[in-house]
Amino acid sequence: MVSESPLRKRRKEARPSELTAAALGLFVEKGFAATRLEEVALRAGVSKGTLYLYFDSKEALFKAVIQEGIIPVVAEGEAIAASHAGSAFDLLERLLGNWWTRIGETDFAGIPKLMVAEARNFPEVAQFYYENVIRRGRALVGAALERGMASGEFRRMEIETCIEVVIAPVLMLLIWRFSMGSCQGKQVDPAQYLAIHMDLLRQGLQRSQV
Amino acid sequence: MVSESPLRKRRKEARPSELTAAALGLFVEKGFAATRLEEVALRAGVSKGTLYLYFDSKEALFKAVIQEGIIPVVAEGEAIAASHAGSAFDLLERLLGNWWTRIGETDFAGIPKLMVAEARNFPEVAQFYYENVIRRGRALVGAALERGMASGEFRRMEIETCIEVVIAPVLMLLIWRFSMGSCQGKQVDPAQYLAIHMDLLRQGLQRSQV
Amino acid sequence: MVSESPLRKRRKEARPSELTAAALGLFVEKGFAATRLEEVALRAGVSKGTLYLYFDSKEALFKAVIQEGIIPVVAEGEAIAASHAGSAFDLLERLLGNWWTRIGETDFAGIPKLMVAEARNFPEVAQFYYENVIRRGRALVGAALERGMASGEFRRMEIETCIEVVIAPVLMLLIWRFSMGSCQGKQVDPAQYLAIHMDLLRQGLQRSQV
Amino acid sequence: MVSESPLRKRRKEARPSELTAAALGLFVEKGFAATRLEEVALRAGVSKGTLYLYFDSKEALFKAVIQEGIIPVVAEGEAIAASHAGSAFDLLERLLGNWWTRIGETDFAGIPKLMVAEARNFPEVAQFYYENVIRRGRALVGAALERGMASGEFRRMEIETCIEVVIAPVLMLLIWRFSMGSCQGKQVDPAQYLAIHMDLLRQGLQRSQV
DNA sequence: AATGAATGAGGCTTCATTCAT
DNA sequence: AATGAATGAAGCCTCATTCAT
Repeated sequence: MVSESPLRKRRKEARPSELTAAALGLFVEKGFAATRLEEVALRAGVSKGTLYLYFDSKEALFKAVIQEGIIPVVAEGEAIAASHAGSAFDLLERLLGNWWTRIGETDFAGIPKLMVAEARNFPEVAQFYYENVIRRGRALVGAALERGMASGEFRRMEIETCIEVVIAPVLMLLIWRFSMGSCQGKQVDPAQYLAIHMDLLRQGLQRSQV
Repeated sequence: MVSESPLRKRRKEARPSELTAAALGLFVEKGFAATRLEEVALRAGVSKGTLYLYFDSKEALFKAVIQEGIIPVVAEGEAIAASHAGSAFDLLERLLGNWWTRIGETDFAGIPKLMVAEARNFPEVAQFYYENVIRRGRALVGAALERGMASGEFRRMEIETCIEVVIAPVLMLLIWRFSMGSCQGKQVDPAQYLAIHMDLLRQGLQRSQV
Repeated sequence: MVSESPLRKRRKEARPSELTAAALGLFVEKGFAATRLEEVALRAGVSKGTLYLYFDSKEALFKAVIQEGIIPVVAEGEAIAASHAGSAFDLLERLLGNWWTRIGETDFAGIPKLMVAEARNFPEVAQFYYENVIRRGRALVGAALERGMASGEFRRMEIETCIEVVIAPVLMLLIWRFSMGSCQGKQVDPAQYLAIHMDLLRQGLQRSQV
Repeated sequence: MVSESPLRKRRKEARPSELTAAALGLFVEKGFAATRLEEVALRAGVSKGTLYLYFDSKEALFKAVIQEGIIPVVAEGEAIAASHAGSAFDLLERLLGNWWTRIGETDFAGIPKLMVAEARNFPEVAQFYYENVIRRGRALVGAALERGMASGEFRRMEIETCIEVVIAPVLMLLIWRFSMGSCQGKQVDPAQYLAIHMDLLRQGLQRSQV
């Protein structure tokens, strides 16, 4: 009957995302099957049983991890595209740059690697991710490319495939970081990596000057 | 003492690669932890126990899968580079093209996805793969880029990072195929994908014509 | 945070020795390798998995069985020796008698047979047992013999070997019970066996009356 | 049709005992369950399959090991007893001494330890061993004791139990050697051990001189 | 809401046994 | 007679899940 302290309330409401955060870290590191719920619980500072108060199963936890992960970023991208005034290439640069800073530097950075590793084990989750993240992300990039081609800023190319080639290096940057990244001596500098990618693209997409 | 029948002998010697082939398929599909050795045995047409006549453990099987997987292709690339006479871009195209046809269309195509998914669980294997495949692959691409920059065919850019950006789409193409690839309706056409990638690169790397 | 119910607490603390008790029985009966953990669990009234909440492995369970087994008895013997006032032979009789009643009639009676059967498979455990039980037991008997020889109650003999000859029948009595004992029709009566052993010893150790 | 070379023939006939010899060594060292037939084969210098040409199963091999082991020695003892002319104590000494030299210094020395360790797992084998070795061995010792008591050389004691006490140290000497024996620094000297045992017995059994 | 002891199905691994050569 | 590759039942151990407290 006594109203709970706000501190405790906040705690309670924050629980699920504390749990998914812990789970995300371990899923990315070890993969779904090799992650033990006991470790997740330990990392989240709760007991194993507590996980089941919030998630029905390990699989449900996985789904929650993915769902919680990433949607806002796409919406941001869509807002950027809607309000963009400058050149198509500037838009492309802003989209990839925003995606990088909003994902690449956060805890969610591991999700693409996780998704790649587990897609075949969780087709519905993969489908969900595809519909809600990838398809929309591609549409954004596709629109920028189309705008550039329409305005004569970019040369004409087959768009669908072009989208993928444009996105691939950015995705790969993330995936690498959470997989083979620890093998090489000096790490890639993301800023430089993106700069070179954009530099190649700028000239590569450009309509011939003749 | 008596020499064994050739049929049986061939069988015996072929066994290990039959087993690694079956294992590779399942590891790629489900990941290491989620693959049951019983399934591997079933797919290879042997009993569970037989696996242990050839590999000490599931982990040893994994290592064998990776080691058997891929080295010859790099050597081929090195031969191509050594004997190449034409332009730097042609070399680049031949290297990526050869890599694709020699990997992308074979059973080994899944190895990059597998390696990405499991690198953190098997750091030594990842290191081995890095030293023997990635480092040498990068060196090949790096040499082609350098040749082009030296001859004035390519503009000058920071090479190390450039290598990664050049390789990323080809890697991503493979990885995608064995992960999210099944989500989308129509599959990417690899030939077209590579063509567009090379097309963007050709113009993107080109020294400015002015 | 809440204190657990005493009933549950008592259970929890009693578990390990319930488990080692069950394990001891089966190890003695069948030997280490032939004992299945499922049987141990069954006998202890728990599930197979529960064993692993308390012991890391079958081998750890074995070690615990031995360690838990027997040490207090030696301490008792040492106390008896320290406070003994009567003749050396009386001390010897009390030591062997006490050892018998405190071991031979309890659940731990099987440990010597178990230790004999498994010593070579578990050298460290055997060493532990040797240091903590056998060496100290011998020292006790040795001290009694020495006292008797010093006082002229016993004749002089080589002590170290004498200790073994004195102890052997008592050990053998136990070992026999848990091995070939079931073959013969009428069982040996331990009391009579000890009586005869002591009777032979009394006269055998006695200094010649001349 | 061609008669086999005698060398080969001898080899073939010797096979079974080569196998049981190898098996005995390992059974004594590790116990029945922990001994792998592959090791037995390896030690005997044959292949695993060959074992099954001579023994139907691991258990059959065990039975053969025991049966082959020890019977002649008892017969020897019986011959000694039959032809013995001297004192009862001399007979006792000869029996135990003969038993020791004929067993204790041969490969069969490990059998008592093996039998003790496995008796409960192989009740029929234990029974066989009991009937053919133990019972007859006891009878021999019993007859010597009885002769001594009848002649007045020994004092009167309950014979059955006395037999066991007399035998126990000799048995224990063997068992110890193949179990805890490796724990202690300096090994017991069997000759001295037997000497002390006999010395204690001589005086212990003696009819009081008064 | 939270705990953590307990469960038991399921996977990896071993090894006695078989059988084609 | 001998081999050794192959089998598959069985045991150890893990861990997702449950539930009494």
